[in-house]
Formats: sequence, structure tokens, C-alpha cells
Amino acid sequence: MFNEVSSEFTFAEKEKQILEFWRENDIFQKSMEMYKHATPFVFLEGPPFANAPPGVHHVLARIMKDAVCRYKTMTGHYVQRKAGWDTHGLPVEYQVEKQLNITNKAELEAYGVQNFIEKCKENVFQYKEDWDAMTERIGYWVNLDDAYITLSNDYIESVWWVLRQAWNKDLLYQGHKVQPYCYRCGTTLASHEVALGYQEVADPSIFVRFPLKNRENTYLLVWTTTPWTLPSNVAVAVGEDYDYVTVEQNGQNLILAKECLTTLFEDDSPKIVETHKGSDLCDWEYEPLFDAGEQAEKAYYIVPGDFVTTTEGSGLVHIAPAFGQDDYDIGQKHNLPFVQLVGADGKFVPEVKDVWAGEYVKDADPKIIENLDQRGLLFKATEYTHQYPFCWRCDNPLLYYARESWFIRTTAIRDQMQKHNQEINWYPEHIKNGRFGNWLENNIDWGLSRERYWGTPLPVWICDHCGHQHCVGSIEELKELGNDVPDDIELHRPYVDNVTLDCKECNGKMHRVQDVIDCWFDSGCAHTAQWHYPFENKELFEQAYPPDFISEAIDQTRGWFYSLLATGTLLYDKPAYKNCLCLELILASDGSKMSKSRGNTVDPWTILDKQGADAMRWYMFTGSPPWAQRTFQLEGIDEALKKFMGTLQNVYSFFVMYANLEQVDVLDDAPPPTERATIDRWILSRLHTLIDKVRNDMENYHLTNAPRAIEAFVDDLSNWYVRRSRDRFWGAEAGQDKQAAYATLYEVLVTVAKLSAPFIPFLADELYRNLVCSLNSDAPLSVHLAEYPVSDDSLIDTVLETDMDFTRDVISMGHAARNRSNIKTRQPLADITIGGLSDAEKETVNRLNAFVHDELNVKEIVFTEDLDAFAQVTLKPNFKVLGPKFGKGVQAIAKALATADTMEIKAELETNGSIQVETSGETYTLEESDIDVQTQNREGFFVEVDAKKFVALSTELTHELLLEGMARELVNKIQNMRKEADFNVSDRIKLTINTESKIVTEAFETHQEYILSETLTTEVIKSPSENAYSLEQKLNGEPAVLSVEQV
RNA sequence: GGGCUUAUAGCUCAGAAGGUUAGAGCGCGCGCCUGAUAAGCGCGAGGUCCCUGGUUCGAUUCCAGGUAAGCCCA
Repeated sequence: MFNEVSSEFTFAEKEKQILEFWRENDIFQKSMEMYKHATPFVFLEGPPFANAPPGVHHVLARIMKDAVCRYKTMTGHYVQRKAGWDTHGLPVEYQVEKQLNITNKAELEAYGVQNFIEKCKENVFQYKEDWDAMTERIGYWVNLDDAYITLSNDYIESVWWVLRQAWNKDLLYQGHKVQPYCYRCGTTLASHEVALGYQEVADPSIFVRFPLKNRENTYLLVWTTTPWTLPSNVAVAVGEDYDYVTVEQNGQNLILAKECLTTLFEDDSPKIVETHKGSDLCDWEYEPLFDAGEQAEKAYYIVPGDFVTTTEGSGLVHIAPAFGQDDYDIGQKHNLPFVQLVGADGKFVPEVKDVWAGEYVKDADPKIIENLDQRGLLFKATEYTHQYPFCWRCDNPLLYYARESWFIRTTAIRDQMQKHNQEINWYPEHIKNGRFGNWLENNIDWGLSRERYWGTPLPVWICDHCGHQHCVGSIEELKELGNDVPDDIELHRPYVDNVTLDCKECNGKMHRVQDVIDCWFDSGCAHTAQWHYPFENKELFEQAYPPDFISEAIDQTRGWFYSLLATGTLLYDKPAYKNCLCLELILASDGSKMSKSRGNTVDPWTILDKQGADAMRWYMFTGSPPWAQRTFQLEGIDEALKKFMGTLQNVYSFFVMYANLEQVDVLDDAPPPTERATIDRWILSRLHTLIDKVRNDMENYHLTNAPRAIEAFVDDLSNWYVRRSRDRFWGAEAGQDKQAAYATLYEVLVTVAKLSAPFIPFLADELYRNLVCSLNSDAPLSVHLAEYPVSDDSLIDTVLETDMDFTRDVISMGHAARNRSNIKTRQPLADITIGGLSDAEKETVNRLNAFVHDELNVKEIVFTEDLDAFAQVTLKPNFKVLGPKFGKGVQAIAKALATADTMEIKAELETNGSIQVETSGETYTLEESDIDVQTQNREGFFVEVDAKKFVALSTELTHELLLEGMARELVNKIQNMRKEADFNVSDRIKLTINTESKIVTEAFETHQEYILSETLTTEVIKSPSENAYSLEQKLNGEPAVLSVEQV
């Protein structure tokens, strides 16, 4: 006996019970243990931040990972799943600052770094419980008890080791870099942080006259949008290949690129005095605009720059090496002085003697412009609207600033990274040479350091005295070299900052560089640091590298996908993962971005509590491919629940209900598939075709196609297999056919449970445990411990599958024709006529004619060749065949055929096998296969026509047919009454029919046996008792009083 | 501004080595069937297959250029 299955949908409730069962029986642990010695499949979890509650996009990422891991487990792999948490970084600091009302570094230092760090530690796990609960509730199997955490000493130590490897290979260095810098936060920003804050703003756009030396009254016309950088100017760049002109205006000579003339002077074109190539201008000297003091290096002359354009500005670019990457590079190249007149606070340094000393640079802009104007050096001042980055935390404009910084020399390993990228399987494929490939191609050195507090400290110590540098690679080394290192040293600021080393070169004191590192580097070391390698788990690590599978959202191309590959290449010269499933983002239902500020986020819990995890999962798997952007539709979840899970649940409860009622032992005496009914062999063939497809899709990380195929199968199972087999399950005589039906449906359900287990782990387990475990105590405890189905080719009959498709198509047309005729399906008809079938198709219909008879309720099937009698026939060229043959002639042939006598040509084709078509002076010979016979609907028939064939009904009703129709009408009415009266399905009844109608009486007499057996009537009585349920009915318009009563 | 991706029915998505009648589900209206079904079947309304060019006998499909959206980068 199976457990009773309620026909109510209470998935969310059921899921909680199943979670309980998994927990109590350690099913997750067992699923790993049982394959401990099997081939490993290594999954690497991308660590999330737990300082915000999880959203639906996190659910998406987690279930994708889950499905792959579950599938791999069921196909016999050892799949370890270590959870992970990302913990360091600016977002945490920012939250804590807000909480503490701290607005800058000075306040933070005053509050105390140690206190601050402790607050960060609390903050970072603020929502861990939420995350854990969500993770468990959605059925994501991951080992939360053994998670790697990037703030742990072990983890940091491994990261230090990684940095030390880079150091050893001379890949870790200190340099200058022009970086976007927030003076409020006192730090440079990582590129992805910068990307968060682009805004469109209007900045000043000014053209300034730079007076040339040795050329009286001649000026360079220089363009800039950052007037505040002008005091730090040291050179002007030109394009070597551009043409420059000297023009005369108001008695002054101005030099600018020829191409910029029209934009600068519009219609009022000045006189051209002289022309020069850009290369000729190089080394010309000019007078500095402002007094920046004496410079050690030569300055204030023209240099060539390949970044100069003439599409904007004047073709002459002002160079201030402290404030732009191009500027900095050119300064290095030409040994220009490094003039930095702006402090880290974003204000002009006091040494500046002008009125804007001590002023915030953007505020100084107007004053600088005014100053230039007064001195007659301003040529033109307008505004310029462009995208400019702002700090995503405090909304202040970022300044491009050359800062001292630490780098990983990734450019040195770029070729290797590119090579390893080719070895990775990307899903979708285009990431490899598209977004990710491009990113690698344009790789620049990784700016690693952050002038902040909460992060992995950069383990580099520098001697105060001689500048000697050393990179520490382990705690042991730190203790060995450091002075008074506490035994339980915590590898965070400020604790490590207190450790000093003795300089080996000069006996001076070495202090740690104050920086922490980019937290992307932390997570990028996960493949190594999650094991605390190389300090522990050597063997484990060696087996687990490179991981087989990772999956995150597409924004990680520049994030984790990159940082893993970079560290993997640097350390081991191998790719850092073999397969990467790259997910797209989830948008709100209106297609806009989901964000808290817009208030259009969806809380996963509202769905999990109501529709449940399986419905949410199924929607996410089948709604659209994970790498396509999707809008999140709550209705879609209801649809998944009703359409797929509801259908599956119904088939399942149907099976259990009748198996229990009829007390069928499904495991006994099942006839071999070859001896089962056609429809059994059909559904088994469909099932095994499905197994092949699902396995194939899963091997290729096609997590959408696989469940979609399962969904289509379950639809067929319910709406064709069960619908057409219903009477074999209940009321049928015990025997081989009944046994075959039960065995088939049982096998199918169990297999579907296994197939769908990676996607809907809860419902799948419910089915499996009730269907399998309740009969067989030796079976694995859970579907997740079972083996994934393997297809049996001998059961696949593709001919039968296509035949069934074709027959169902014919039947569907028959239904349509019946609709037109307005004769309900309960009324049997004498015959249907089918036209337009090939001989093979006729045979197909004949083989499966029982389906046609039953479904359409007709007695006979008649084939006809006489298409013209039922449908309008036209001849269309078969373009696909004729195109290559006749090329241009195709259109002429089509015209000719359209106007020709259809039936005549058809007759000729049938007798000769070919026809001649004469048109526009050419004669074409057309074979039968060159022409498509197409049928179209003709008014006035109860006919359904598609392009090739038609199905017509005979609507004449004989007395016999009417009687039979009435009998079925009676059965239907009685069945409905049973239902209304709340009788059990198996209750036997007493029946009374009270009618004056001759036809009802005759129908009842003629078909009594059929009526009684269908309605489980054991007794027909003249007058009903008081308890009977009675109803006045109209049977096809005939009045009758029916009464039913339980026996 | 650059790169990548996407654009098919009101919504969510299929699809077509270029072939002349482009599909499904949901939703809407109507009918039918039903003692497993919160379902199913059928009919109807609903499409410039984003736009403009090009290649071709033929383009929604291929190519180029746009437009819009998203992400990444500046």
C-alpha cells in the first residue's frame, strides 16, 4: 500500500516535512559519503556577502549550482560542496561608518581602528542566519558547517602565501598609478566601484592661450575640462601626424589643429598664416601659466602623444602627470617633472600662492578661469556635458590622481591567462572570446592596494631607514622575523600593524605598509585558500585543482571569474576552473533593474512560504535560459506550480489512489514491455528518449532544455497516456493488460521522479519515497541517493513516437471539425473521412485507429483521394526544391501555377509523373515532388483542413447512434450526480430513472449493461427511498428524474 | 564614447543549414470534455519576427548601418 496522496496542492507544507526528513537522516551527508571513492566532481562556491539579505538573484545562482551538483552526484560522482563567505571590503566599512556616523578617515582613526574592525566583523555576518535559512529552504545542498570565510586567519594566511608567490616571481610591485580617488573617503576606488557612479554632468570646457617662448604674440590654443589641473601643467601634447595651423585673430597668432578650425571659429574662419605638421611643433617651449616653483626636470614644451584627437578640443592637450594616466605615462617617457599641487583631501596645497590655496579643486575652477580671463589668456569658456565618475558611497566627484599603489604584474602573465581561457568551457560560449576574452586582451596590471582598514593586510614590510622591503608569506615566518608577535596574532589591522621586523640590510625597523588589499583578491584565491593550502590539506587540494565547475552572474567576468583565473595562472599556470556557467541578471517584472531604492525587489520568502521552493526553482529553470536576462514574474511561479507540478502531482495521486483501491501489486507479474499495450510501449519509448535528452542537456550545462523536456513529457503523460488509459486502471478485469498499465505508469513515475530530482528535489523525493521506499525497504532512502536513470535503447521506438504524433494531429483536427459541427463528442458518429494522406500515413492511422475511434467517438475511418470534394486545393511550387533548380524562374512558375487549372495539372501529374509549364518564354518540367498540393478550408462542410490534409465528419445520425448518444448522456448525468452527492469512487449505487421520454427509455433498455457497469449500479429500483439524491434532468432536451443512492 | 548580449503575439518564451500559411504556454472571449486534475480539448481575437539599406529568384533568418534595453569598461 502507498500512502494516500491528497489531491490538494500543499507543496510548501510538504517541503518542510521533507527538509525535516533530510535533516534527520543526513541525506545530504550520505549523498557525498556514498561516492567518497568515486570520481570527484569539484565544485567551487563563489562566496557571497552576508551583510545584506539574499534576493531572488541569489536564489537563481544557488539553484543552478545545486542542480548541477545533484545531477553529478546521482550520476556517480563525489561532489564536495564547501560553502564560502566573502567578508572584507569597502561595502562593509561603508555600512559601519554610516552606523557610527563617521564621515572621514580622521573620525575613524579617532574612533579607533581596533573598535572599527570589530564592528566590521559583526556587520559582515548581519544576515548570515537569513542566508543560511534561505539556502536550506530552497534545497541548496552546500556544506554550511564547513564554510570557508575570507576573514579567518587560515584564509588570510593562504592569501599571504599567494602574495608571497607573486613576490617571489617579481610580480608584486609598488608603483604609481593614476586612479580614481575619493578625497572624502580618502581612498582610490576599484574600477567596478567607479562604474557604479557615473553621472552625466556639465563641467567647464575652456580653451586657453599658452604663450610661446621665442615667438612673439603667438599662442598655443589648449583645451581642458579640468581647469584645476592647469596649475600642475608641465607640457602640451600634439598628434605627430596631424596638421596644425597658425591663424591670425585680433592681432594674435594662435596655433591649433587644422581640423578643429571649423568647430572653434565656426563661420568666422580666420586667416591661416602658417602650417606645420605636429611633429614639427615638438620641443617648442612655452611660458608656464602659473608659478609652480622651480622644477628639477625640463618642462613646458611640446611633446608628441598618440592619444591626442581632433574630434574634440583643439588638437593640443594639456599635460599634468599627476592627474591622468596618459599624462602620467607621457611624463615618465619624457622625464617630465611630477607636479602635484592638490592634496589627498582634494584641496590645493598651501604652497600654492594663488587665491585658491586651500580650496577644494572644483570650487577653485571658476577662480582659475577668472584669473586666466583677467590675464587675457582665456580664449573661450563654455560648458561640456559628459559622463563623469562619482563616489558611489558619498556621491562626491572622483579625482584622477596619481597615488602610490601596489600592483600585481598581471600583464606579465596575460598570454598564459589567454591560453588558459581557451581551455575553459564557457556557458554561454560567447563569453570566452567576447566579454572575457576582450577583458584579458586589454589587461593592465592589477591595482591591488587599498588605503583602507577592513581587508587582508598587504604583508609587505618596509624599512624605515633604508627602504628595504620584505613580503611575509606565513604566520610562522611572521613570528620568526617579527618582534614580540603574540602567539594568537590576528592577521588584521591594527594587530599586524603593530608588528615590526628588524631590517636585514641595515638593522633598521621595518613597518608594514598601511594598505589592505582588494577583496577580489581574497575571493580570487578561493581555490587555494578554502583549503588553507599549502599549510593544510595538500592532498585534498591537489585533487581538487582545477575545480570542474563554477557558476556566478555575468558581472563577475571582471570580478571573480577574472581574479580566480589570474591567481590560478600566477600560482599553477593552469586554468582555475573547467566549466563556467555564466548567469544573467534578473530584472523586475517591468524590465527595470531590481534595486532596493526603486522598491521593486522581491523577497524570496514570500514565494517560499506560499508557492514553495520547487515551484520557484522550476520557474527559474524553465522560464528562460540562465544566461538570458529575465524579468521576474510572480505569475510565472504560479504557472509552474499549476502547469507542471500540479500535473505531475495529479498523475501521481491518480496512480496511488487506484493502485490502493484495486490493491494492485505493481512489482509482481509485470509483462515485459514488448507484450504491453501500444500506448504503454509509446510512453516507455517517450520516457527513454527523454532520459537521453535530459542527460545530454545536463552534460552540456543546458539547465533549461532538460526540465523543459521533462515538462513536455509530463504533459503527454497526463493528457495522453493517462487520459487514454484511464479505464485500464479502474474497473478493468485483473489480468495482463491491467498489470501492464500499472507497471508502466509506475516505472514512468519513478523514473520521472529521478529525472527531475536535481530540479525539484522536494516533490521528486516525495514521489520516490512513497512509490519506491514504501514497497522496498532495501531501496535507497531518498531519490537523491538513487542512481540517475539510464536509457534503454531497446525500448525506444521512434517510429511509434512519430506515428503517435501524426495520429494525434489527425485527432486534433477531428476535434476541431466536431466543434464546427456543433455535435458534442458524447454523440457517436458513423464515420470520419480523411483526405490527403500518403499510403504510409494511412497505414499509420490504421495501426493506431483505436485512438481515433475512442477520442473522436466515431465508428469508422474512411480515406479518400477526392480532395476537391471537401477542400479547396491549390498547387504551390516547392520553393526549397525548385529554388536551386531554376533560380529566378521560381517566381514565374509560381505565377503560372496560381492561374492554371489545379485539377487538370493534378491529373496530369498523376498520369505522367511530370508536367510542362510554359511561362515568360521558358518551358520548365516539374516533377511531382516539385509541387506541393495544399488544401484550404471550404465553407459549408464540417471539415478541418491543414496545409496537407483534411478530416471531415459524417453528421448524419441514425436511430442507433442517437440511442448510444443518449446512453452516454445518461452515464454522464449519473456520474455527475454521484460526485455532487459526495459518494466515494468505489461506492455501489441503486438507481431510479423516471421518464416519459421514449428515447430515454429505449436507450436505457438497449444499453443497460453499459450504463450500469459504468456507474457502478447494482440495482435499478422503481421508486427511490427518502435518502436518495434526486434531480430533475434534461437529457439532450428530454426530461427525466434521476435518483441515486448508496447501497 | 568602446565592448559584449538581447530584440518574434498583451506577457513569458520556442523556432527556422534563407523557401512564400512563424509556433507554445499564460491572459481574454466562446464552445466542448471530464468520477485523477487547481486540469484538458477546440475555436476566435492578437505578429511590419525592432528600423533602414544590401546580398538573393526569395530575408523575420545572412551582411552592414541604426534604434532601444541590459551588463562590463572608459
